[in-house]
Amino acid sequence: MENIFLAKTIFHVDMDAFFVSVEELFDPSLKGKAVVVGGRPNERGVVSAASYEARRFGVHSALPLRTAYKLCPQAVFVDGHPERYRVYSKRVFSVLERFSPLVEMASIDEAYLDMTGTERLLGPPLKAAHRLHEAVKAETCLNCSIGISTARLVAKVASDQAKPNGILWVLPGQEARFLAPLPVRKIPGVGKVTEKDLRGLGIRTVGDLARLDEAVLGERFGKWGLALAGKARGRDAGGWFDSEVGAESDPKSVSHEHTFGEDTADLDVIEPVLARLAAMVGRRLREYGLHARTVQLKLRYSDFSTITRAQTLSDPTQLDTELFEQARRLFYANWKTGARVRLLGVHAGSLESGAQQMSILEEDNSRRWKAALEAADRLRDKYGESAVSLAKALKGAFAERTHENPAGLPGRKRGQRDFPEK
DNA sequence: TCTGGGGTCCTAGGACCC
DNA sequence: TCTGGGGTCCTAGGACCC
Repeated sequence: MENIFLAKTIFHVDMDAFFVSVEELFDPSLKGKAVVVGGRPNERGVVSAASYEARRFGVHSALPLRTAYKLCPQAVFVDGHPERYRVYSKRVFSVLERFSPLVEMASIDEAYLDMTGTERLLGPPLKAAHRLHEAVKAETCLNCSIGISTARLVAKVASDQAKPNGILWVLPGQEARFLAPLPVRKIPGVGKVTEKDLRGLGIRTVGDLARLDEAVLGERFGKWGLALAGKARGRDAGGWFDSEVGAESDPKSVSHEHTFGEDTADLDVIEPVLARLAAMVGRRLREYGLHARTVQLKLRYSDFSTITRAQTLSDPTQLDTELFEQARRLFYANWKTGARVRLLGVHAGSLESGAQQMSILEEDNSRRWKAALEAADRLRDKYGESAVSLAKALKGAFAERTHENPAGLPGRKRGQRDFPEK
């Protein structure tokens, strides 16, 4: 499609075993051992990251911790430290942004750089990549791998092939040839299910995929099939991979969820968790300056069956109290009464940035709440999460609601569990 | 094996409107 | 009274990624 002289140079930088490597910086005795980050071996939960030593025993991310323990009982199991990873992610970013003005952190441990036009300053791609690699190592003590190509997707696959601690440049024009022998699973976006579907069609490698008629793929797999056809030929066809490196965009949703240590049907356990989740979502919305038009509840039972139930609001909100009210209503409207719950989630979607119109009375009320909650956020920043009791804040909210009763939500007496029907 | 938490994107059906 | 068609919004679920 594009002229080779106009082709871009994209780097994909991927940190090697990022969480494990950061933990090793804090505890050097972990070095060289089988390390599993994610929690204790008897906890509910999955592996966040595994050291290369642990991977040799078949341990990998997303594996249940209990299974990881069975596969590799001698491994050291450590809790994850998200704050540490964020700090190191920022350090990596501050190195990267010296190499290009167009840097995009695609996740906490990987980034794309548009290196087009940096040759005069930094030299040809491989040389620039080596410098970048050394700079990251020198300033963070962490290893990374770098993939270089004309397209984001190919750069990403290349960095994966370069691991660990390597650099791989796919020469312009060689994209399809580089991808062809790889299993389809290597294409980002092709998971277990798509892999199986493709296998049913006799397709195992990216080359098999590329030989297939684009129209056939489009018919069989819809929009995604067309993108897939492009990907197999080394093009950033459709979707996210098409966007410019460094293009910022607002978050599309904000959510928090919690899996109980033990399944529960106890409302004195369930309600506070729902309140906490709603408050966490509200807080993030206020940080982003966004309002949610839809509130969604997620409910998972002991047998792992999971439902989601959503409600669209007439007035988008960023207030803990309203988020909680909606989530609570959805819970009582859909919970199989008495059934034990494994997980609860609160999700805010259809996010809007502008201020919404309200009646003067509502506006006044809502402004007071907003100010109060922002003050609470600041307190939490200063003194930690426990400084402001959420339960108290919410109790206050209900007292006020009951008093003014704008939403018609009845005050709940102790022990009264019935929820009003719509 | 007994399955986290935070996201993005896509599909499909139904309601509703013109 | 045998049954159009397009567009948009809403909801539920699922694949996938790190």
